[in-house]
Formats: sequence, structure tokens, C-alpha cells
Amino acid sequence: MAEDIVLSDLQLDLMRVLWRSGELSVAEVTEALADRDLAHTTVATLLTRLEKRGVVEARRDGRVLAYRASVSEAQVRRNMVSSLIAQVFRGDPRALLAHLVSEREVAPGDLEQVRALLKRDDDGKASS
Amino acid sequence: MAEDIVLSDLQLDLMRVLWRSGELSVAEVTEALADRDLAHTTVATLLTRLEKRGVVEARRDGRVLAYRASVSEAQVRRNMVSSLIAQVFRGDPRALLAHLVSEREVAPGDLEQVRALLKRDDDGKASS
DNA sequence: GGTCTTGTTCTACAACTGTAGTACTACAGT
DNA sequence: ACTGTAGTACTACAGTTGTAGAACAAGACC
Repeated sequence: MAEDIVLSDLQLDLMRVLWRSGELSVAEVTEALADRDLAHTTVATLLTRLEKRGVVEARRDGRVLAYRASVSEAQVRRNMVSSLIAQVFRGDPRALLAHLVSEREVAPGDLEQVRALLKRDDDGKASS
Repeated sequence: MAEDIVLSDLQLDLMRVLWRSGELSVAEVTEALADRDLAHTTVATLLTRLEKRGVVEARRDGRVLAYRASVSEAQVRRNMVSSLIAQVFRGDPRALLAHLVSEREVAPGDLEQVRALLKRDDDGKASS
């Protein structure tokens, strides 16, 4: 379950609201997306569709539906990055890395930084 | 021009054929995508649509149309990566980098490798 | 108890994508 | 000139997404 999780911009915005806030009603989600200026029926439609796809779950709370994300943000990130790597970089994550570097999207300093981060991480998790 | 270049999987496959081979007829593209097993009319439709979007150009060569990519692979890559970064990583490329590292998609050795590459590159281009 | 409000569900529609059939056009061979 | 044959153009249709109205349900208020 939860395999093909590639979400559109709007869908991600919805999910972000849920990830931040836990369990929300349609009204609350609509309010949280006020900048998008969507009708609440639109938000309801979107949530229903996402529910059908299994990325959110609805729970009846009295007469109101409470929606909750049923996939994590990390999971979606993973999926979307993997998907991009598969599509554009022949499945080779290092090709993406090389792209980022050569496009000057990340600087050498960033690499150092992240490397340090990784090291700390490894020390914690995979210590001898 | 050529701003919103985010292509689907199939569209990318088409483009890859054109990037590799330069200028091709519908028949040639269809053949190159034989594994997809598409009708040549399907390929024609796809190319026409891509032309309308400005990512390929058609030239009349006798009675046959010769299609050619009018955006580079690098450009599409840039766009698609940027788009993902904007959508998923709040526009921060380093967040993507951090993701790659923490998801073990790239290893420390890869960082070194790419860093070396970058260094060589900079030596050539941005020498003091 | 009737009506207002709030929320849910259904239906709708345009744009885009994947897919392809049909119709038209024109060159090639006899 | 006639007819394949090959290629292009047009039309179509289902699925997804963005967007929302209309209809319906049920508690809240007087």
C-alpha cells in the first residue's frame, strides 16, 4: 500500500496542512489554505480523492469528518525524489547529486555541512 | 519561453529519443520507442502536443515532418529538479541534498567524488 | 416544530495526458 | 491515370486534476 505517492502541488499543500496539524475538518483545512482561496467544496473533493488514494484517512467525529494524513511527509518526499531520480536520472541518485553540484544549486560548503551531519548520524546509529 | 517544462514519463522518453538522435520523423521515433509499443498515430499526437507546448519543433522535409527537440535535456533536468525542490523542499536545494544523504541515496564517498569533480570544474572556469 | 447554518455528497466541467482510429494527402509504381 | 502505401491531421475517449455548484442531512435557535 501507498506506492505511487506522487502528489501535485495543491495536493502537497493540503497534506502539509494535515502533517502540521494532525486531524482537521474540511473547514479547518480550507481555512489553513486561505491564500489559495478555494471553495470548501473544492477542499472536500480533494480530500475525498486523496482518501480514495489512501494518502489520508477520514474519521467521523459527530457529523463532521476529521481528516488525517495516513502517509508521512518523509515517505512522500522519498517517493517523489525517487520518482524524479528514476525519470530524469536513470535511477542513479548520484547523477542528481552531480546535477545539483554542477548547477551550483549546492556549494562545496553545503557538502561539508551535510557530510558532518551524516557522520554524526552514523555515529549514533551504526556505531561499531 | 520554455518556462514550465515539466514532462511526464512518456514525454521524457520521447524527448530522450530526440536528444539522442537529433531530427527524426514520427516513424523513426515510434521505432525508437518500440518497447512502449505505441501506435504511430499516438506518437504523432504526442509530438504535436509537445510542439504546441514549444518543447519540440517540426520542420517539413518533403512530405515528412522532421521533429527536433527545442529545449535541451539539461534545461529540462534543471526545470524538473527546481520544480521538485520548490514543491517538496521549500525551494531549498540543500534540503534535497540533506534528504539524499539521510536516505542513504548517496554515500560519503559520492560526495567526495562529486566534490572533486566540482573542484576540477571550478579550476577551469573560475580560476582566480 | 420550522428555519438557519454548517457540513457532506454528488455531479459537472475544463484542461491535460495516454491512447488510438479514421480520414485525408500525396508520392511511387505500373 | 489508378491504386497502393505511407505519412499527417482530426477526432475521440477514458482517467486525473483543479474547481465548484446543487442537493441533501442534521444540529442550533427561536
